[in-house]
Amino acid sequence: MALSSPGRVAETLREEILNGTLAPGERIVQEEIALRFGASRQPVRDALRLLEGDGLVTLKANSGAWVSKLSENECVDAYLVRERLEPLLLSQSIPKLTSTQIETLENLVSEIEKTTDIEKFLRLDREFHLLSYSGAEAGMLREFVERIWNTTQHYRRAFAKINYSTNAEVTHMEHRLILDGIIRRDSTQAEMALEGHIRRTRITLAEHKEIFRT
Amino acid sequence: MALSSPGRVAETLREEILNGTLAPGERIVQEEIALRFGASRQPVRDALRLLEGDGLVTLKANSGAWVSKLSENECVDAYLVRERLEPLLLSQSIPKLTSTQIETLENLVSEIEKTTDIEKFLRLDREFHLLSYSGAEAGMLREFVERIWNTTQHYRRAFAKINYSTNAEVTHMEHRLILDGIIRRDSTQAEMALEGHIRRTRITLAEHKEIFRT
DNA sequence: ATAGGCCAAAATGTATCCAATTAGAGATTT
DNA sequence: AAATCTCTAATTGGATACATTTTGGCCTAT
Repeated sequence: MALSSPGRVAETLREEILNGTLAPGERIVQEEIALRFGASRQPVRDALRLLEGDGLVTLKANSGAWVSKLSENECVDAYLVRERLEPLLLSQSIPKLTSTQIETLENLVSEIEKTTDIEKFLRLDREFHLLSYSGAEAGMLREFVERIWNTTQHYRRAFAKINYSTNAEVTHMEHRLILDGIIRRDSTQAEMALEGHIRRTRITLAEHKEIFRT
Repeated sequence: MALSSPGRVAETLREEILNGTLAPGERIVQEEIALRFGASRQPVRDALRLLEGDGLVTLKANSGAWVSKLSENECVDAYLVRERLEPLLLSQSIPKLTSTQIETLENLVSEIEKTTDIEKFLRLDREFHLLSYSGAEAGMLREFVERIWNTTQHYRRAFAKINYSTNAEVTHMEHRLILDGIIRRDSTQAEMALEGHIRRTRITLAEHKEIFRT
């Protein structure tokens, strides 16, 4: 089924927010968007509400829309939630992953180790983790996790720029441990490795408060 | 600040969905709602999008809006997520609860033990748990938890009707344990008691699949 | 010089009208 | 008799026009 008009608008805006074209805190004017898409403001309003539901946009009545912004506390909070939810999601996914999917996961880890480009790293890392969850049924849990990934995307980028050169090796090892657990269908190991992975990122992130100043 | 028009419509509909006036699966016609509120369909559409974000309403393009419905799996999933998130939220809340709030919590537990009316039990139980989280900062974690409470409200009601007479005592004991942890500011005990409370409910719920047949 | 209020321009919110899509009932065919 | 097709009524989606609110700049008064 083709996407509805608000759906298409939301999709494009989501893309632009995730890849950084639209920065957190930036204002979004309904009429500008409407002009860009050759539509009226109505579908744009619907699209903004959709994105609000994804946590990507913050609406204020009678005032306007802004790209969502996280404080340091909110960002740490997001990682604490990830620590609790993603291992659960992974354990639901592992029994149903196909061997083809697991092969792709292996390739992704190798690609991640090879790349030196931040944008490519972010894309591959996101693909690796989300694919590792694809065996789980669609539902609230997956929605929540995807929403967290969306709202924290910008901070992962800022963090990666600072941290990538020094700590890449540890990240690669963690990915390998998670992957090993997946390959052997050892949910417990995979869960533990993933929890540690997220936890370490949270702690390292908290040491770089400068990301949240501006 | 007064609520915007879509805000008021959404608030009323939310209330009606939570108290069961609008049943899961029931269709919501835009024009009917618009007439009821003496408004046009535009604010109603916005309200529906808001409720979609809360997970209370499911929209289908070019077709309409329905009160959200959970399958048995989705409901169990919701409880698994609760088991992971609510103890975390409670531990963040406990250090900041005021003594006035804790007194109110004590009164709520007593009220819950006294009541025999299901609707009153549901209202008090909800108030107890949500108040116990009120020390935590507003943020993603609290939003997620409130959303889960919203979407599972109808099933808690159905479950309470079946289960209330036989298992009320255990529930009361669990509440007392959680409360004791809160009073002594012992986050670990409170977390464990809460996790057990949710876990037991999930397991008992899974034994009553008839709730999901209609 | 600074704080406060007022006014104008711009953006959001609402209503009405028209177009497009869907769903359901009834008839027709196999 | 069951299934499918078609047509119509009802409902949702989108665009334009108008009302309301906000915001920021400017002026005035202290």
